[in-house]
Amino acid sequence: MDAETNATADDSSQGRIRQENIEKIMKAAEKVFAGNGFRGATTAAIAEEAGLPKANIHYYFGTKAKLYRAVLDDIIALWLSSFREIGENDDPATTLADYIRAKMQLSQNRPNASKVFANELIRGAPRISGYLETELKEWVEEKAAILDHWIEEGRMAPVDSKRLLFHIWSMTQTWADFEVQWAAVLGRKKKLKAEDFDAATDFIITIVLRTCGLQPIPSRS
Amino acid sequence: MDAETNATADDSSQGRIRQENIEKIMKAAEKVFAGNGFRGATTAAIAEEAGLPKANIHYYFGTKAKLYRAVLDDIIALWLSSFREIGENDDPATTLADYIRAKMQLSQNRPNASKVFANELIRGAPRISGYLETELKEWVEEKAAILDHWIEEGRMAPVDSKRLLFHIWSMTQTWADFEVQWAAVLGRKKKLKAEDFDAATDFIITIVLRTCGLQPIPSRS
DNA sequence: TTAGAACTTGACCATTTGGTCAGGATTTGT
DNA sequence: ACAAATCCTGACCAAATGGTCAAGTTCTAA
Repeated sequence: MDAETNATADDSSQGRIRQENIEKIMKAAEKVFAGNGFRGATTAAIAEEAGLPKANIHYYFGTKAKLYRAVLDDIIALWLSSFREIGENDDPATTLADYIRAKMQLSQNRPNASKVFANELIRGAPRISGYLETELKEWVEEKAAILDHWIEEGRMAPVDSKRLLFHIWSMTQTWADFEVQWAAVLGRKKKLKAEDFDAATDFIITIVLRTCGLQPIPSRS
Repeated sequence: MDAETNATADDSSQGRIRQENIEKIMKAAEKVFAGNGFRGATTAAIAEEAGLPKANIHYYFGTKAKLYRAVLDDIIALWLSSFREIGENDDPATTLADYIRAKMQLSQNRPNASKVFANELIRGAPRISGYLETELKEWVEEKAAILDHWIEEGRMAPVDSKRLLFHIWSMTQTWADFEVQWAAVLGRKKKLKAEDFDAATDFIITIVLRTCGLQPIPSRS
């Protein structure tokens, strides 16, 4: 009976049909939520995008709010899992560059995930403040501590480590969230090209490494 | 009769009541649109926020779409007007720092304007693609040319000038759009403090000036 | 003072929306 | 083969939403 109970992301031993449909619905929901926010998204639009009748969405997820939660949880899991662990003994320049590359990959490959998250933050993060105040805060403090350690050892120039991370985020996510803006300004047709993402990645790496004194600044001529 | 005709922002010779109400409504609309996007915002919510009956909103603006347009136009005007002109003969470091300060002031003082704009971009900018492809594109090209000029003269290190501007935007606007996120991570209660904005401003200036070779990088000790 | 213009608003309407449900179709384990 | 579990979905609500309107009130200029 109570089918919607297990509609969260982590079930493994579910039936084939169930898994396929949940996947279809979540993918469609991510897209529709990304483009309209929680309130603006309609279950009818999600159903159409998923190619299923509306009642089917409710069969698996119960309510729009629960579906939204499932999408958010999925995104948060992706966020947290996608960064390779940073160790104190790693090379600062390589580590920072790798991290920026990983975030840019996400922006390029999962722009809708980024947009859903951005939407949620813009509206004040009513449903994920718990995550922000715990997991995310701890993640930042942990990584910042490593940066500070590197700074103390003289392996990179002094910077405000937490804010460095914040600005890396903002610079990488802008290429997902505000893609149309940069595409328009660069004269592309709505969508950025792969080269644009590559160039942006290189440039952000340059910014960060120069800021940390890890890359020589070319002479002014 | 046709009252809604003049509901755009630039009328000056309007009646007192009209001006006051339009102002009240636009302010409320900016807030509600910021928190819910176009589709998620309801005219009833805007009316309540403005302290007026719903029918009154329609009296002045006709439709929700027209009200939204008016709010967007207002924001674009603010955007375009709020940066002091950059000249070829100005000092690069001072000019860049001033520009960053100006953008951070906007983030701090008009966060809802930033959020409405962000919402619109996230959903693909259906209503402002014209602006992005013309005014904004031209603005960027004009300013980038000045940066390139400075670079050629050896007054700053070589950088990708357009992308530098993009990333300045992303770093400054993140403090408006995603305020809750940074507040949570910094352990504030939902709202950032004035000092947080000051510290962020200084840090972004540091990032940009170091990137452009305009500020010495502290020794690694 | 007064007529016309501008403003106000409760009541109303058609459409859209999230959600329900019952009865039927498929799948699955044995 | 067959019964139980799972899945499917058209038809259907009640509530919310954007928008209208007609009857009134207030303002303004002569």
